[in-house]
Amino acid sequence: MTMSNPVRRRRPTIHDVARVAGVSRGTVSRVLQGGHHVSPAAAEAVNSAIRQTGYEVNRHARSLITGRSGSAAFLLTEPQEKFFEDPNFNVLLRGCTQALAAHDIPLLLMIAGSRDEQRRITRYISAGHVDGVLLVSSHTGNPVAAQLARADIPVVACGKPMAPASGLAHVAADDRDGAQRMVRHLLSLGRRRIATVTGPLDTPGGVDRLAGYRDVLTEAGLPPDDTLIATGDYSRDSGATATRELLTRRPDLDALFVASDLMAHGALAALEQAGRRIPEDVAVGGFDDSTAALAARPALTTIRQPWDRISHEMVRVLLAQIGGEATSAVILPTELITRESA
Amino acid sequence: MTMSNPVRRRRPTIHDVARVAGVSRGTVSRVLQGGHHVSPAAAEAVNSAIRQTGYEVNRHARSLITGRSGSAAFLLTEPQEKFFEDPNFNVLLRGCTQALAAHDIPLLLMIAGSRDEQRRITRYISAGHVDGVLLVSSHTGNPVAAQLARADIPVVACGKPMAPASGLAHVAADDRDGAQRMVRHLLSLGRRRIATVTGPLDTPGGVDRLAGYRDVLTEAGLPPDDTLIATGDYSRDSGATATRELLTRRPDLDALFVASDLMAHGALAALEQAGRRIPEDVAVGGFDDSTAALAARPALTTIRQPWDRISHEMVRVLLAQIGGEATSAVILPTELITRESA
DNA sequence: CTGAAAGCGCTTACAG
DNA sequence: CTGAAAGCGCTTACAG
Repeated sequence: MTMSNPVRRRRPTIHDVARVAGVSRGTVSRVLQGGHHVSPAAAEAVNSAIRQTGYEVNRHARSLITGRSGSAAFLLTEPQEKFFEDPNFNVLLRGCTQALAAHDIPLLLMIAGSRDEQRRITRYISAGHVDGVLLVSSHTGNPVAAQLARADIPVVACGKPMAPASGLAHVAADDRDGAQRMVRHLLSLGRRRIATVTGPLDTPGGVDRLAGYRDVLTEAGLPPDDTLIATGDYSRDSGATATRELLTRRPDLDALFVASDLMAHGALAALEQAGRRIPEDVAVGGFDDSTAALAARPALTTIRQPWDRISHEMVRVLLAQIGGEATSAVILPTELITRESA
Repeated sequence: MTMSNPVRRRRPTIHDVARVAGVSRGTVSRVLQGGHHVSPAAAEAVNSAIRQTGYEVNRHARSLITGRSGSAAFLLTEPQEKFFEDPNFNVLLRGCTQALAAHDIPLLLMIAGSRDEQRRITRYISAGHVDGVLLVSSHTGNPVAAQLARADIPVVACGKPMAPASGLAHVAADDRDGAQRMVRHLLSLGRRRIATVTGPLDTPGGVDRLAGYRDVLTEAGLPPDDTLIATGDYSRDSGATATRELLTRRPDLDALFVASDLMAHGALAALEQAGRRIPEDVAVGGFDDSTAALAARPALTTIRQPWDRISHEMVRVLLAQIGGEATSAVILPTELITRESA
């Protein structure tokens, strides 16, 4: 009953509730756990005592016994905090926070940019301070997932892992199918000299979107033509550079599929600078449907990634894994959003 | 020594460390607390045992005793998740996460959009589950800060509170001074019919930026003229609408100070639509230096809010408060960023 | 259904 | 400087 900190009132404990309800602490705890093996009368007395005292469980005490923290981490392992500047990131983070909040599970945000931070955070997580990890990293060769798996920490990644056989649970949009949709759309506009600016080809997203582009061209009987392909790194500038390169190689191109909206921004600038009208001379399609797509002039026709569903699925899969189920992969469909650029 | 969960290895405890080091658990704990009142030999033995066993403190056990959680919350109380879509938000969130990580304090992200969520989260926080709160909310009349204060939870707000006498600790950019800088810049360009699109006038930011605008005009001996003032709500559309209104009232305006970059985006579109060249006919200045400023065409001259410093100061003030210091307010200077629009 | 009791892993006066 | 011991608030077999 000591008040080590005189400023802060002592918070009611299970003991206070038990006294008010006229039952033992064990019974209070049982009610807290869901009310099994408790008589209706006792349960009612306890619930009323909880309301009366304003009792809220002390999670530290609970965690000490259960070995569960009751929290999850949102871990960003991105050397060049690129993804953090992506508007999609907000949607993803918000979605995960809310989906978890619905289960009364707080989300810890962690950023492991450097190798040093990765070591520190991996250690922290491996010590059992969180029950599971939502892993966000667009880069390949990231050791964090493997280390976490070794420590038996449930992990769900956002996006396909580079090593598909790793058994890492993940949730991703169907990149290949999305690219196919876009290129089919450009085709339906009557375009035949369709170029593409790809993402980095050491990422699954970059590879799959290029594959989708090729699929449709082949399907349409158009001969493969590498002069129509240039590679970017998802940055705005790289989109402009790659587009200028394409324009030099193929001044006759009449459509351009750019593997991200941000790069498409750069592409639009480069095309405009070269005097091309959009979409009259060159139809342009992006990928992501980020806020960059709406801000573009003209507004960008693009492929929507279902970020909202992605975040909810990530949480669902993570909770399942924490509950003991096996890891699983979820691939979600994308959607063509038609605006002005194509 | 029971293994309730056969999958997860038992993690080393302070007991294991004590055994390996050949000391008592009390001594291990003392080393963990900073090594005071411990002989060098004992400290060395303990540290070596910690390395050897891979020991990591169980924070739940520690928190149970200390009454401190060792974590902090980043609480967003925004009905229309507007701020969440603001690129500045990312910078702020990242800065806070990293500043806290430097003190080994994890950040819990919480979003209390509805009244219901606010109640739930206020209750959670008041129960002592976090040691302090970084509060982000641009809106007035938010009861959360007061409730948290009543529960003696340290709180630091981002931005000036609407009720300045509330005693709420806060960190903010100097809005009034920033607005002054911009209007002085427009003046230095030779402009004399300078209009403004304000932010919502029920927010301190909206009020202060308008005050700064007026300060400089008065200081320059220009007569006050309300036909040069229109009000927006920080959204892009409101920037366009307000600008069209100004253009109708004052077709002769030669400069425009817009109280946020996003609204400036809308203003740019409205001006262009009206056939005005920027900056030749109308010089345009924004506020924030968000990514929207760079994405604008022409690139936006604006006032940079020092988000990085803001986040670091928020954390510093919060930790001070947790450490028992009184609340304090920090106002940070802004900076004029000159680009193409003015 | 319910109470008494042990114990989770740690910190902290208290003696020595 | 250091060990033994109490206790933080909760959960969970164990009896009854």
